[in-house]
Amino acid sequence: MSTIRDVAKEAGVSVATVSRVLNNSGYVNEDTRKRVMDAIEKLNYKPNAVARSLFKKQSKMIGLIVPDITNPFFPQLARAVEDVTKQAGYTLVLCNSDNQIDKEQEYIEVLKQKYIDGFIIVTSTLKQEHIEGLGVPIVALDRAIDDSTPYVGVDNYEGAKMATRFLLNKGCKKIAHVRGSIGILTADERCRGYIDELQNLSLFNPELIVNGDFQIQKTKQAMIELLTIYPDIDGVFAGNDIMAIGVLKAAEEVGKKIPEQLSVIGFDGIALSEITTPELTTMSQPIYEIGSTAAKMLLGIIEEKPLPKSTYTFPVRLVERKSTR
Amino acid sequence: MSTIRDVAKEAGVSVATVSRVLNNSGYVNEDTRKRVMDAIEKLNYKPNAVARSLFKKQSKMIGLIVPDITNPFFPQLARAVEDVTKQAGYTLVLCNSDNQIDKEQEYIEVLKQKYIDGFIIVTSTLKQEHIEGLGVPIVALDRAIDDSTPYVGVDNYEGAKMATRFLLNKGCKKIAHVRGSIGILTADERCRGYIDELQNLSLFNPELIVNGDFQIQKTKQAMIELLTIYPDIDGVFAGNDIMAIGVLKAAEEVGKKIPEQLSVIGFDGIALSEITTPELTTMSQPIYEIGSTAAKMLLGIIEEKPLPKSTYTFPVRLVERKSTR
DNA sequence: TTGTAAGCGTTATCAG
DNA sequence: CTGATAACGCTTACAA
Repeated sequence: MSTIRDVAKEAGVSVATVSRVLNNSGYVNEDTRKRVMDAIEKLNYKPNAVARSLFKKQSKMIGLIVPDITNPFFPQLARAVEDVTKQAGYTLVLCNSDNQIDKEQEYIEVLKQKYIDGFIIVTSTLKQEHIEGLGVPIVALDRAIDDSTPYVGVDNYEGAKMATRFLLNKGCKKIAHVRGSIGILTADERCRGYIDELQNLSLFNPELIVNGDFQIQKTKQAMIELLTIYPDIDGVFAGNDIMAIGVLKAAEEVGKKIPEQLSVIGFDGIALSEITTPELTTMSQPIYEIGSTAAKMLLGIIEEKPLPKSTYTFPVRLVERKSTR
Repeated sequence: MSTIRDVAKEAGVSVATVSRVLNNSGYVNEDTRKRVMDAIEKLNYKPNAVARSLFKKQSKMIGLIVPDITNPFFPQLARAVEDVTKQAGYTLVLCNSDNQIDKEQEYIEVLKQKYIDGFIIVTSTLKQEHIEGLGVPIVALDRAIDDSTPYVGVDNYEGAKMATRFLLNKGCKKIAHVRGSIGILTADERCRGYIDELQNLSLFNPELIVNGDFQIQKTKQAMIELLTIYPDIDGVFAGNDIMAIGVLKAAEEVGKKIPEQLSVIGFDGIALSEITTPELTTMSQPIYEIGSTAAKMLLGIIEEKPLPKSTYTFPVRLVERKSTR
């Protein structure tokens, strides 16, 4: 590996001049520029990013913290983020937090020591107090942190209302809800939307809500029980597509036909929702767009461009497939 | 942010001493060590990883290059790799190559400039010539590169033979194969296993192989055609679980009952294989173990521990579910 | 046992 | 337009 010094020597100039052509900053004579370029070429010189980082206090890296990349919602987000950051010359560091605040904080600490340029975080545990005075830009993805930190996500509340209303319009009389883990913002909001939509019509019954914790098996068990106690349930709004699959499994187990006897609608619109039998009706999020928007936003902040908006709330779209009649 | 110099001043010692306690290298008096520790505590000092990198020519980062994190096989691998590297104090950089050699090479180049400590790569395009003299350790994951570079994966050939044999044992008389993209090592090996198993019994007919390119839709179309031409096909070995799902969809479309009229077996054992209806019989890989083994291996190389083995070929395990009779 | 000082490879300031 | 040179924050000979 050759250094800037080698290039300078080869070209017969000073390192300062080489640096100038490298960053094309300041004046440099066209001839000498050529000589430098030739030397760079000849030595196959690549600038050392670490040395550059040390001086500039920035690393051209951004950190993405998600609960668990294994959850099918996140790879699409990660891909979107990686696409736009790579495009802009940044490198993506992947972090799995398992929804644990200490892991989140550890990642942040470690990466700050590497002069990370910014974070995109999906978190339910980090609050304003944890990130104020951080000194590194953050954008919250999927779940808002507080009003003062930039955020990109969807309108979970409205989406949940739409889903519930859709079931109502389909003629469902008794609609249950499998909610995601308590304390996860998106799960809470979706549950609230479901409740509010039914409460208006005095159709709400708290017994019809079960907790699926975003897991297939747990949802399946809970739904089997629920469907046994209330065999007249004719619609289920699941807090996400994973849990909707659990509902499908439960229905199969207790011998309920979908969609004839039971309509189920999910939330997220992950790729999985198209491969079930029957294919899942769901409230679809523009996942890739959300991820890429968050990434563009973060890059904007890092590069100190003026931010047009500090919050993007995308609408959610009903995709009607085969699990609702 | 305070520097080592601040700590030194605070503790009334030289920076060298602080560095010594930081890395506990060399001798340092117990009292002065305590003074230094107190100063570190008081100033909440964190060493700057970039400066350290510059000197040591290593970054405590490892790069994971996969074709596309959005493909459900890779998140589990990524998770495993992240778990073990994080545990060892390393940070994971995620790279999506889309199977394009130029992207792979670009990532390698960029990360080398950051003193990346090693790579774990899933590639079908990188050959020995591209990586020799790289100067950074590599381990090949899922797909071998050449005999001289460490590799972790499964025995695709044997797995494919097992899958085919299983179908045979179930009484299938006419077994088709949907293969993955040509040129992808795993797809080629699995196809070869299928062919060899049947050829022994002179049951092989090249017309029964179609290319699904690892995609659901493409597989579905191809299988619909194939099932129309050869309605007596009674078994399908799909090159991976994704394509097996395509087969399921095709069967539904042409009105073939699974498993009564058609048995299908997949490969990989990704989480998805449990959520289809019927649930998929598949040749399951120990995905997490493969990922973690590759990561441990790479760390071993980086830390110059003697390598017990330079190749790990895990066996693949038949998981019988509902898509085969 | 501790301190001094020379790097590590860049960038940017300031003269010239 | 170009060149010295002082940082950036840390580690490690080498001295003391």
